[in-house]
Amino acid sequence: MPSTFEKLASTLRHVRSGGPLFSSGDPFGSLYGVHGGFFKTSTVDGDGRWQVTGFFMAGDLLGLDGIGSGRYQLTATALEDSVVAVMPYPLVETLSRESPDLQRELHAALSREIAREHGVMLLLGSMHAEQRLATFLLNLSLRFRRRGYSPSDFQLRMTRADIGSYLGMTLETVSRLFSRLQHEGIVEIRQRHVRLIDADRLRAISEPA
Amino acid sequence: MPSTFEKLASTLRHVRSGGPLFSSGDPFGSLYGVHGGFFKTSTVDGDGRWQVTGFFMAGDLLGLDGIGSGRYQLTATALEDSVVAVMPYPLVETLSRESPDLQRELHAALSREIAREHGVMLLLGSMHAEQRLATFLLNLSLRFRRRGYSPSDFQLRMTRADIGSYLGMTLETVSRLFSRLQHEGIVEIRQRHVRLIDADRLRAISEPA
DNA sequence: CGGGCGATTGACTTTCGTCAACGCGTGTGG
DNA sequence: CCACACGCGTTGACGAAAGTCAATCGCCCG
Repeated sequence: MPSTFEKLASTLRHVRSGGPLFSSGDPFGSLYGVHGGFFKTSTVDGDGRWQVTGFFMAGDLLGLDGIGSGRYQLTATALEDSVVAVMPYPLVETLSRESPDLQRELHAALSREIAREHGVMLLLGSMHAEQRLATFLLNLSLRFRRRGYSPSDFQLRMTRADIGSYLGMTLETVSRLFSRLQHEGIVEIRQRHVRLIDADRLRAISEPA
Repeated sequence: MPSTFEKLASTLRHVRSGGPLFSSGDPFGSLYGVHGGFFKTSTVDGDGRWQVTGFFMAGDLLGLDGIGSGRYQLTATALEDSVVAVMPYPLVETLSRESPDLQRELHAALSREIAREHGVMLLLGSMHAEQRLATFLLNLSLRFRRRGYSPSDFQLRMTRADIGSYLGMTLETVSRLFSRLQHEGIVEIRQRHVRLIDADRLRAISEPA
């Protein structure tokens, strides 16, 4: 997480597992820096279609989508008991006018979120189910590594349905693919516990034919 | 387009049809406001996978994805002879520190781009090919309407392959679906000229089962 | 200890991708 | 000025990938 942001954290807020940090349509007020725990974000459109749009862990920033319209566009749900730093947006605005560094960090955070979504679009639009799942696992692994956790041995906090929604496939397909990867000795999966046995082969799978 | 931005437009730049406004990897320098013409943006990832990530017309803002990393992440290609307003980013930074209005507009633009991409993710992740194409046509129609052009009678500037890439399907599927919609009397399509005959049925198609 | 959510697995169906042939227009060079 | 080539689009036949529907299982949590 951008360090300059830290100063903005006026308060901490705890969110119970399963509870919402904010919900789609709520008036926008603050950005949130995840201190600990795990979140998913999801959209709903007017026709009731919904989709998980991302997973967020310590150091990630939530709520950026609400700036434009004055309302949160997404719902952020805690997938385990979590703590966030509350950064009131008016304060962010004011301080970033005084501090070019902070300004740049905010812009960078917004821009990086855009870039992240390009990646998801690429994944959804141009990859097969197995490539998507492999990419997903590798991405999780990388993010755990960066935070000092084991990149090859971790807990999934989300359900198969969450993963499926995020990756644009059904939960059955997620389950089948997990089983397949396990049979091939590439990963070991028991419930939500994942152990990456052969990350190289996983990388190979994630690549185009 | 946000009106306050207009003041930032130091110069205009012309881009010939088929030419790049900027390319993935170029050092980031400016944001671009489309004055006239039509652009597509596309990504490439390390493995050579690529995808069209958006279409941009008069009033839209290009280049936002470059702020975070100092390099443009996308390639922006003109699909017809086009004109853009060049807004040097250092200038944007400076002025938006002096003007809360401008600051808010910039943040809003970034945030809206994030929200737009959520919509694309929803489209790619949870809709069938026919729903995607119907949604795409309706979206184009809406954007032409907002700009004072006919919402029911317009030219596509992009190829079937561009559309297919953007919508996560093959160009053959795009072509077949166009034919189907035409047979059903919902649209009339001759080459790149589109006439929406029955927007209500198109809307019905775009909705979930 | 039992209930219920989440996960797995199977059988079958559907959608869409792939491969391939052909058609239409347009611009260019002989 | 015509012919042809090339990019773009259409259409068809076929197959593969993933969705749907359904039954069953296994963990947790209460």
